[in-house]
Amino acid sequence: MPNRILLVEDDVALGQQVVQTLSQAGFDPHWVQDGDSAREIDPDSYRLIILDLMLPGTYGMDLLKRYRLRSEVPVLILSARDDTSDKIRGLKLGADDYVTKPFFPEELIARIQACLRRPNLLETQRLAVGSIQIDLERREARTKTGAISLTRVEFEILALLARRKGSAVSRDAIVDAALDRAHHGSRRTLDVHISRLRSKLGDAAAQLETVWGIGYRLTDTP
Amino acid sequence: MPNRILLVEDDVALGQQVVQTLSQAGFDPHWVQDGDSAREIDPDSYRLIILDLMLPGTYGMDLLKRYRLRSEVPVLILSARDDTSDKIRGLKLGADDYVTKPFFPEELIARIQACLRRPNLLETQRLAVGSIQIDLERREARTKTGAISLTRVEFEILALLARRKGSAVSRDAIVDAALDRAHHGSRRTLDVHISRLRSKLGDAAAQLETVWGIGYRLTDTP
DNA sequence: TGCGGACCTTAAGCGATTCTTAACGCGGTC
DNA sequence: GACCGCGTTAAGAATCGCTTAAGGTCCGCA
Repeated sequence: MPNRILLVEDDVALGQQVVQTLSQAGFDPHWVQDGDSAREIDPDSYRLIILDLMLPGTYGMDLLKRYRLRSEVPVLILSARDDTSDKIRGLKLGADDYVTKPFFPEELIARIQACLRRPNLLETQRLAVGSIQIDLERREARTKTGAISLTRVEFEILALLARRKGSAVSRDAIVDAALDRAHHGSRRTLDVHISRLRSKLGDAAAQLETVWGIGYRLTDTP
Repeated sequence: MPNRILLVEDDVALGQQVVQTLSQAGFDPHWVQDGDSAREIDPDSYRLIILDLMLPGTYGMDLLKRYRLRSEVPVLILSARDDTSDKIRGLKLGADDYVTKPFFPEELIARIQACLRRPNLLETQRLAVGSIQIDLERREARTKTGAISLTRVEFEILALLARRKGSAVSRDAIVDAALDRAHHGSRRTLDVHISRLRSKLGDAAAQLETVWGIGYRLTDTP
């Protein structure tokens, strides 16, 4: 299911509000009201999990640990109390972001989208998009078949698209970020780099989509 | 200057830590320790401003207002105290994100990069009109039956109508926004685009109504 | 200093997609 | 019923992107 989001929240008023916000934003929210029910859920059947830390039954923190053991689904912590030690603990346990009450609906949506775009705000060194993995520190990219050697420009392009996973990135933006601006002559240069990048990506090239008239997009599902 | 970041922070220990974090991440931090100095600064000479809310002299909130009056530079609020009313006020005044102490250096960098990528985290990039969902970032539209591939012009038209959901939009306005104005010739071009858009929308085409003699309207309910 | 290789850029042909125009027919409005 | 606006289709034109091939530059190395 493309837009299924699990909400674990015992506060009825807050839960209703969040469900409504999510629906309006085009997501498909599933609301569970207590920790014990949430224990039984398979985290991988959701694109993202919103987790309240103050829950009856199993505490939210335990749920987070449990989910992290078996899945890499993005988890966004939602806390009614503004407790910074909770924040640290949550993020250390692998939560991807943290929103405290009160918040604007827009803020929640924005953070969700940020999480979906780049799982784990805390791990900036590695990017994973579908079967493509990028190590920004080692400047290395790999696919299922192994490491692939990319030139500087190719790596910049791939990293940029991966950072904005799912978004259409304009040709201009890519040229700005990855190519020497000294040569602003031919507009065909980018094509060539993309072409070679695709051939090096092999099967994973299907993830690098052309957005006609705009630019390119790197998706996690081919 | 490409990576100049202004840090307004009176706490010396925290300031040093942030400056170090920013430098290591490849930014060029400028640190100002009191609000009065910060008043004199031209916000537009920085790519992003990190603002502490608890400052001697002019309070941080006043600074934020002041910056917002003359510039759209991204502002990230950094608050030592975990005060949610501050958060609300800050975001309403146009701050782009909010980080509370304590935080991981990686978290700060991640949020900065998020702000630079998309100023104003609070502006959602999705539109939903009835059963039509439009993702402006992905540049993709979906209906109940799944994603539909739209050309550039078709997408522009749909997005424009969706932004003005419910109201009639004149043919001229649509042509202005979505089509090349170079071709001033035939007024029938728009019809063709609308026609193809409808056929691609499938069932959802019922939401795209003709307003006779005026233009078109995209409604919530078919 | 000269050579070779890796890399970036440019050019050009080709194929694919998209935009526009034209033409015809329908339907609403007076 | 006449007129004007709109829907639809088909076809040509324009645009855009992919690929291959060919310089050109920079760097390391002998």
